[in-house]
Amino acid sequence: MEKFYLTTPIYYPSGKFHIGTAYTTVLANTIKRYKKARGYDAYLLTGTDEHGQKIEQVAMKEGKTPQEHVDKMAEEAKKLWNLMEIEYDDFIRTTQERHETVVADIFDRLMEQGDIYKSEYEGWYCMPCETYFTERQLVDGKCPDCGREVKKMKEEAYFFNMKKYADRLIQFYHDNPNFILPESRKNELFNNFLKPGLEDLCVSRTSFDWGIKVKKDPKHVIYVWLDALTNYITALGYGSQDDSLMKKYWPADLQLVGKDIIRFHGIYWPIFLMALGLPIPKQIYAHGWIMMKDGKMSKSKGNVIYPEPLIERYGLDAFQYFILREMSFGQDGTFTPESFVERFNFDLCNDLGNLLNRTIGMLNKYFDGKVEKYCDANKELDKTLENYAIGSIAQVENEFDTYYISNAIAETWNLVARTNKYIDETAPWVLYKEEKQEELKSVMYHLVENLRKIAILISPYMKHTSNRILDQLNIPENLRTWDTLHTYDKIANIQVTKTPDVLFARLEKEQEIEAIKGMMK
RNA sequence: CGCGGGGUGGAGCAGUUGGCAGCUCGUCGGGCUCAUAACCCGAAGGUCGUAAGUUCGAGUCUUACCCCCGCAACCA
Repeated sequence: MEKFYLTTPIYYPSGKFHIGTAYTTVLANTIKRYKKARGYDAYLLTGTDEHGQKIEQVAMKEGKTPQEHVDKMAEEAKKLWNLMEIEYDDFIRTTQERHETVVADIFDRLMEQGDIYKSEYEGWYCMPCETYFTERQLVDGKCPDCGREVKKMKEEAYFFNMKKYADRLIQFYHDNPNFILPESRKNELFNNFLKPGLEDLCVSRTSFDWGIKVKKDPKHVIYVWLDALTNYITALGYGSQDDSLMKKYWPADLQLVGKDIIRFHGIYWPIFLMALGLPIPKQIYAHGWIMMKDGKMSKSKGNVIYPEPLIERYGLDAFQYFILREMSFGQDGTFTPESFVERFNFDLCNDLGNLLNRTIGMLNKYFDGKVEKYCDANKELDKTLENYAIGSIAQVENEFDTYYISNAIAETWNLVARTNKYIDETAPWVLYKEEKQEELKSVMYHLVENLRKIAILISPYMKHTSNRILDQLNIPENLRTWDTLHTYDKIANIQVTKTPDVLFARLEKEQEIEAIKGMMK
């Protein structure tokens, strides 16, 4: 079986995870389920990045030790992924021993290889915040956090010699034009960082304590990216006694990241891997952000939306449908209460839910809920519909394969709309009155068959709805798999439910918009 | 001359190798009655930010300019 190793970033648990974090994870989970459905041995890694000064500070504010804080946050993350039914295969925490010991070894080795050298880090330091800032980060020459004076300070630090690998990385970009998706992000990195010449990266600090100690110089703590990025291989047992997973799954087939951290994944990460003599991931995909009407989500604007209340009120499937549908490939998308409610009503209730409902209603009325076997008595109309479905499925697969998830969803809804249209074209109620049994049977068969296909097509991101459709139609287990999408005539002797269950109940628009607004903080 | 993204009918967006400008919502008109007042059809509505260029042909390529957003190296 072909493997597919997929990763999310490890999230920084300084605060509660918002809808953006959820989006990355939903996207990853959807791709994993799709790959699994297509017969891959798909392995999904997620986790938390638990070191650093900010964690130290947040913990202190809460009157906790950093360890207590991250323990709690890791639990909350798992709770959320549980609620969202994320099928991750491993959850790595950078405070786990399996990670820390290996990272310390890696640092050691890179130092011996001469890739890491000792020098001085210089920056603008805010004493009360105990934090360095770059010139750019300063606001009117003052600390961006507290607004107080900053001082230019130096401290001893270790640096990674990026320059040494810059040419190899440029060559790698050249040889692997699809390494970074979308292409615009690659150009951005290339023009901004590679072309002007890479600067060396600071990989240790002495100004705080919460991190992995440098073995040979323990007053230094290994600083962020060398610690964080390596999670993708330490989770597979790289550098440990048992590296069978590493052998099996590395290099990663797809690494999902937000556009904000593409630089670290597109430049430093491949260089670290080169230094370690390891293969570079096949693809890194930088997705956009979920924006709010008034721009970026931020607590100060009070426009932050969290996944839990949305899921609780509208269900997991609707939540996932919305965020995946609204985010175009690599682009930002917008969340508004209005668009959420509208998509819910139009797409889920009217188009999909109602299609199932009317189909079951007619089947019960005309044939006591029975579908016997395939037939195509309405020659032209049936064949046209069948061909449309076949084309649609191919298109959805193509969009999934290239990670254009929202296009895959849009195409699936085209099939929904086409199936609704087929009902009008064939007018089953007329066939019934005129007692055209064969034609009527054929219509019913095609409706059930298309619904079956639709249910399978949505299964990567709407598992519950998928099952509810298949259950109400009583589709046997062996006709619920992705490969059966390519058949049209296999349904035989099924009995659909007598008591159809509404998939999505229409929302009262104004009321729900208010409800969602109330969820924003 | 920093870099990237965006600027497409009233609103929100597609448009992945240049070939009659699409989708959803809204508006107007019609059809249907199986269905969650849902579904289907038709119409109005765009000089695809501006200007020029390449081409038989450009939303799609080139150049200049304008507006919005983000990034700008160690904050994840």
